[in-house]
Amino acid sequence: MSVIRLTAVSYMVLGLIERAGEATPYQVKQFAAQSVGNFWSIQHAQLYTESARLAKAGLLAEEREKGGRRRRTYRLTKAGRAALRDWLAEPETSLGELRSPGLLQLFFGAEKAPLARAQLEAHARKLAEYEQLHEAAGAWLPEGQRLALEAGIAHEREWLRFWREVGDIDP
Amino acid sequence: MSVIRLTAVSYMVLGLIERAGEATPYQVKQFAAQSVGNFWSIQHAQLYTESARLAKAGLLAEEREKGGRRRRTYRLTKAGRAALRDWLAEPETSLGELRSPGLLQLFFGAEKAPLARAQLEAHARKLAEYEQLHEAAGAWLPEGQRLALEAGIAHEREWLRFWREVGDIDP
DNA sequence: GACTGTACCGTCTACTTTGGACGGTTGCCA
DNA sequence: TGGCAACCGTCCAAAGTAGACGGTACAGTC
Repeated sequence: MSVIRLTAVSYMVLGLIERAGEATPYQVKQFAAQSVGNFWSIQHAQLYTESARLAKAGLLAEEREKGGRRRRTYRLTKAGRAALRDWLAEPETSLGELRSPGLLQLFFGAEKAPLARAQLEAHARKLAEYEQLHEAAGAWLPEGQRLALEAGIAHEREWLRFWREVGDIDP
Repeated sequence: MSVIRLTAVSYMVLGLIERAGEATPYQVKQFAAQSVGNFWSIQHAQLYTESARLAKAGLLAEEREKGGRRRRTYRLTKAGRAALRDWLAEPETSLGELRSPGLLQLFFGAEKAPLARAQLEAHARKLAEYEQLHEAAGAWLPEGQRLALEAGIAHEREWLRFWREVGDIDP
């Protein structure tokens, strides 16, 4: 029941477990991988430690299998639900960072054409993946989730535009 | 002279010191803050440890003041220059992540209007800063650096579009 | 029923990165 | 000369990353 600092990762875990009702870290990993992980990825190992940390702080209730894999299943406590609600009620004013490895190379003077080609291909692949997801699931996704996906699509399109211009490649 | 893994931060330090000719970690911090730090920030403490690490690996040469602040000044070694060149010659195919705290809240169902307002304000401020920088210095920036700045501007504009739509706020 | 391949699942270690406190140095102005 | 503000480096605890490692479960095979 110690007091801990809650990070973005903490809220991701809380949020995903709330959506699922209950989940093991392994399941959280899978939920994340197909959704929020697209714009904020987590290492699987961290989900185990983070869940344990949240449980210790009283935000998650833990139940452990007796035999076999000894899986731990977590669900939100009242305090956990409150922490999540409080966070959602306080709009973030901080911004993310682009942190694009390719942009870093461009910054430091890498040759434009090959870099642009490499980045274009990767971004095109990512965009296709997003668009497919949007087409397949867009309609029944919770609104926030759908909007987040649309943000991802918009930024991928922007990257395509950018790298095409850098590489002087026609659309 | 040990072998180490080179990360994006390593290349940022190498790249910035190469530009400067020679620099103390403190100076690297300042160069970074006005340029590459806008899309890939580093903690000042890390610049000291990273520089030391690169020196130990033989990629930087270190010279230390005798008295006073005992500043360490670094410059690239031949090996350092080679490492930087090799990295630049191999176009990155990996992508960055959006990692926007606001988007995370949206994903988990935060109320749209207040969130959009908060994010809009922050992004507008950032965009203004970039545009001012671009106007003031754009013409004499090295090309890669200028393009990186333009990428930043484009993405900020995209964020504005996005949050305006989310919050149903007119342009 | 033992055997094997594959997917599933949790833990561990070493290292990097973060956030921020802390404390000393230096130049400037009163 | 004395004090203040800016400058500068180091340290620590905690969070996060990368990936190896090893065990469990289940399906199909002989």
